[in-house]
Formats: sequence, C-alpha cells, structure tokens
Amino acid sequence: MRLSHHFGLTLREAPAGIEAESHRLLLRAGFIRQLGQGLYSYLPLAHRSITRIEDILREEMNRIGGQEMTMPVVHPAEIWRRSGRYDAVGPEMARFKDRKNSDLVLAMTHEEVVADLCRSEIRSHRQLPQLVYHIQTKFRDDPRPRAGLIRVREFTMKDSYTLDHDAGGLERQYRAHYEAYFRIFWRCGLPTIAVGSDVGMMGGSQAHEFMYLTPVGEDTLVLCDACGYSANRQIARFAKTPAEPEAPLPLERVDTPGARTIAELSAFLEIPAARTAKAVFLTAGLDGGAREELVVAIIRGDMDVNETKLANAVGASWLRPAEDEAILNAGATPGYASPIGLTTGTVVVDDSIPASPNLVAGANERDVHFRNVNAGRDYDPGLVTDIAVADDGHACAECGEPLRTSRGVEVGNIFQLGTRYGDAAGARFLDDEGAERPIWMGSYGIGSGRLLACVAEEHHDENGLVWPMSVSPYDVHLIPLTGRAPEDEAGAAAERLHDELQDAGLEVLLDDRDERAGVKFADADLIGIPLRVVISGRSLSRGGAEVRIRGEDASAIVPLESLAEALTARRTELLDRIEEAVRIPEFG
RNA sequence: CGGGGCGUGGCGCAGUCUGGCAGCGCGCCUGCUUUGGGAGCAGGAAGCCGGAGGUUCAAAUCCUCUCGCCCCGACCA
Repeated sequence: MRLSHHFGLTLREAPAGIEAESHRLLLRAGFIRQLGQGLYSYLPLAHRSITRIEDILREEMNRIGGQEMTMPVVHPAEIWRRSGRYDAVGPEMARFKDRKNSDLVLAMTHEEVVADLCRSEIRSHRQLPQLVYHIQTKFRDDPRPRAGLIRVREFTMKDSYTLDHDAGGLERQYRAHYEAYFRIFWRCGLPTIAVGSDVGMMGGSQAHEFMYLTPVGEDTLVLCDACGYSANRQIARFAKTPAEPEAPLPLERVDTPGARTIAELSAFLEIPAARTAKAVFLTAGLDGGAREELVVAIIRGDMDVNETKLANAVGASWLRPAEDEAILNAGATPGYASPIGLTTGTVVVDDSIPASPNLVAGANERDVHFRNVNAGRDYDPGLVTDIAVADDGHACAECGEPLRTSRGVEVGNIFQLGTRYGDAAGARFLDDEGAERPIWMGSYGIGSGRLLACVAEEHHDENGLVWPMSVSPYDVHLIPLTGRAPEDEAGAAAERLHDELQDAGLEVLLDDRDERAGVKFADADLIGIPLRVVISGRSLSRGGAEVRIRGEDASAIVPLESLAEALTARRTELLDRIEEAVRIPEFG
C-alpha cells in the first residue's frame, strides 16, 4: 500500500476533551473516526488490525472445536419474548417495526438465536457437545458511551455458544474457553486477569470476566495479592470485622440535632461508624421491571450497600435511589431513617448486622436516633444476606489479608447459562435411553474493537502507537527519503522493495509521499508499525537500508538483496516472542 | 435520567460579557527554494458561526425552543 493514496489521514492535533490515550492515538493515527455517539468507522488501518485480531479469534476458537457461522443482526421480537428478555433488558435494546408492523429488535447478543436453532438442529445426544461461534455486529443502546472504542453502542463481538448433555459437559467447554481466552489476549499482546463476576442479564450459575487492568477502566476489581482471590466489585466478598459481643441493652432515645449522616452522627455521639446502622432506601424494578417496590437496605455504618448484591438478593432488574416521597410513605424520615416502625417495603439486612449488638439507628423522627438497636428484637430483619461493598483494605474472605482495588476494562466474558435458554425455546434432545433432556448452554464473548483499544492503551509511547506484531495493520513501514540526485536512487529502490517484500509475504506500507523526513518519521511513530525500513542516499552509501523496530533504539543496515529474508526473520522473531509470553493461570 | 461544559472553514481555537466588515494557528491547492525528526517565502481555495423562531436599522454575539457532542454521576455484557 502506498501512503500517498491511503484512505485516512494522520492528525497533528486530536479533538479536545479526549481522556483515553487509546482514543486520542487511534484518532490521530487515522484508525477510527466517530460518526455519532458510540458509533465509529474503522478506517483501513483499524480494519487491518481488526482482521488480524479476528484471525487469532478464529484460530483459537477452531482449536477448541468451534464451528464458525453467521447469525442475523435483526431478530424477530418473538424469540426475545420467549426467553423473557424482551421485557427484562429495557431500553438498552433497540426495537423497531417492519412494514408489516411486526416487532423486530437489533441483536445485543445471540443466545436466543442459538437456542432457536437448537430446536431444529439438535435431536440426539450423539450430536452433543457442540461449539458454534460467529463474529458479528451487536447494538446496545448504552446510556453513556465513552473513551473511544472502549465503550461504544455498535460493536463487533466474537460470541460463541456451547451445547452440552449436562452440567459436566458445560463445565468442560467453559474451562476450554477459559484457556482459549487467555491465549487470545496474550497473542494480542494484552495482559489480562480473570475475575469472578455477576451473571447480570445473562442469568446462569457461574461467570468470569477477563479484565485488562488500567486506570481508564470503568469496572472496579477487588484483588488479594496474598492468595490470588479476585472478583468484580459487584460480587466481591470480604471478611467483615466482627463486633464485640455484648448483651442486648434496652432501647433508648437520644436527641441528635442536625445529625443526618453517619459521619455527623458518629462525630456527635463520639462512637465509631461501625456502632451505627444505616438505612438505604431504593426503588426496585421487579418482575422484569414491570412492578416497582421500595427496598430498605440496612447495613452497618462503616460499610456501603452493593447495589448488584442487593438487586440479586431481591430479584430486581434494576434499583434506583428512592424518592423522598416514597421514603415518607413508608413511615420513615430521611436522614433519621431506620427499619423500626416501617409500614411498607422489603427489608434486606446485611449479614454483619445481626452479629453487631446495640447499634445506633434512626428513630424515624427528625433529630432523634435510638441507641441499642438490635435486629430481631426491635424489628423484623426480613432477608439477611451479604449486601456490602468490598473496598481497599478490607480483609480477604479467603485468607484474611488486606484486599486492594484496581480499575479494569472487561475485554471478554464467559457464562455458564444452564438450561434456561434451551428450555425457553423448547429445545430438547433424546438421551441414550430415549428420554427427553434439556440442553445445557454456555455463552462466551470478546469485543474485537474494545480489544483493539485496550492493546493501543497498553502499547504506546509519547510519540504514538507501538503495535505488537500480531495485531499491527502492516508488518513493514517502508520510508524512502528522496529528493535530488543521488537520493532518487532511494525512491526507485523503495518501489522495487515494496513489490519484492510483498511477494515475500510481508504486508508493506510505503511512504511514497513528497514529504520531509521529519514528517515521515513522525507519522511512522504515530501509526506504530513494528518494522521500520528507511532507504536513503545515506543508507545506500552505508550498504543498504536501515531497519529499526518501533519502540527500540537500535538500528541496523541490511543489504537490499537480503532485506526480504531479514525482515521475514524479524517478523517471525517478534511473533515468537509474543507466543512465548502466553501464560494461562490455573482455573479459579 | 440528574449535574457541568462545548457547537465558529478539514483539525485546534479566539471573537459572544458590552450587537456594527467573520478572524488566528495547523492542514489543503499552486509556484520557487529547502531536504535524515512535524521547513521557508509568495500566491490561493475553503465558513448560512449546529438548526428554527424572535428582538433590532443591524445578530456568531441578546431572548425562546430545539438538535448534536464531550465530561461527571446514575446505569450497564
């Protein structure tokens, strides 16, 4: 490819207000352009890198027995109604009608389609297990796309689906994906960790997320350096500091004027926050969001409520902070609220509360609290479970050492779905005794654009991108420095080399523009192709072309006649180096 | 959905408060010079100032409505 006719320019300046380095560099280097909120065009450079990522995805999926196929982007609403997700997922799913007024949706994911295919294609236990996948467009109308390709609305995902006889088979394919995913990310040059995660709208029994750790990430992970425990904060457990055992004391009113928050309350009464109980009021969407109900979460004052845990505990599709009106209707007083004397609402109590006697809690009366509140004696605790947020410094639930938190981007996820989707679609197979059995399903996703952005985030320097060879748009960036004689020789040599290197199987970007050396070097640094070859009067007089690896200082003169061979060897060497870095952690 | 911000040649911005010829830098085109880390000079093209309505002799500027984008939060595979 000749840069003079390449579609997509490099920019000296990026648009203002960009906070992710991957976003800035992918824009500046001419990889992507934004069309609308969360909608991006992939220009030729990005398309090439994505193609290489997809090749890796295919190789690793095929290695574990995957069969590639393609499913539609537009689905009849019917299949989503059957699985129950038409109502459950809310406005994130784009819905529209066709000319016959039939309801259609844009695909967010493809469990429903696979389950529907199972009805027609899977009849016998002899056909199982199966692993199918495709690389397809998804649309999710996310309320807040951000950070370039890190979070978009339309994106391409490799999603695979496994079908098995039973839970054991599902577990085997799940583990195969676990290893394949690590191979994929390492081969793209991206270090990741796997963490336990919430199953969210997918449902099912077990899920892992593959996380690239970076401050630009929007998920918070809870990690234990001592024992290796790791989880998304949404589900992370921790060991709660136990309270001193005490005999329950009689309930006692105490005036606390103006003490509306836990901080004000503990300062006013001169007690630690752990000796208080706070009530958090939320409105929950139940029955797939069709019904709203007040949920009162009670937790010790030194901890915060984890909304994901709480939503799972009450079976809510969503939670939002309750309006003051709803709180007052339940007989509570904002700022001085407590579970004592509530008239409506589902009470959920964190499991730290029953073990903590004689707490200070609100009296549901302005400027008044109670001392010595005890769950069970003073109010019905309702549901008791873990609804607390894990944070830096909390003790690890596994080993007791302090936890730390880190930000990360979710580049992949794997779910054990169970029989839910097959059951909803009416898919069954006959086992070896002729009995009808449900199909066990798993689903597994990797967003290719987000993966590209994370690789860019990981591999860049102050001058631009530094692609790993495995996902670089080209192998070689060939720069002739031409001008007057005798350098014209360099231009001619570069033209010859361009064809010669391509014939040798290398993908070459030739900077044949009439630009000064500085401009060409700056663009080469920005685009970040691993092998840079400079051909000039100076290099020719030294015996050939100058070869340099992006991100490294050393350069070498290589004779033109052995350049194809030398560059092929360097390319192989760089790819081997990436392969050698592959590390697959123990499943857990 | 709540809070904040921004829409002015392709990109980055000034001008808006206080209404009066639409500007600057980069990029782009032509020519000459220059040629190993974002060149110099000369000439040139390119903007209904996001859109609609209003106020005014006069609107990028003031008012109303609206659309789009960015950031924070809520939310979210």
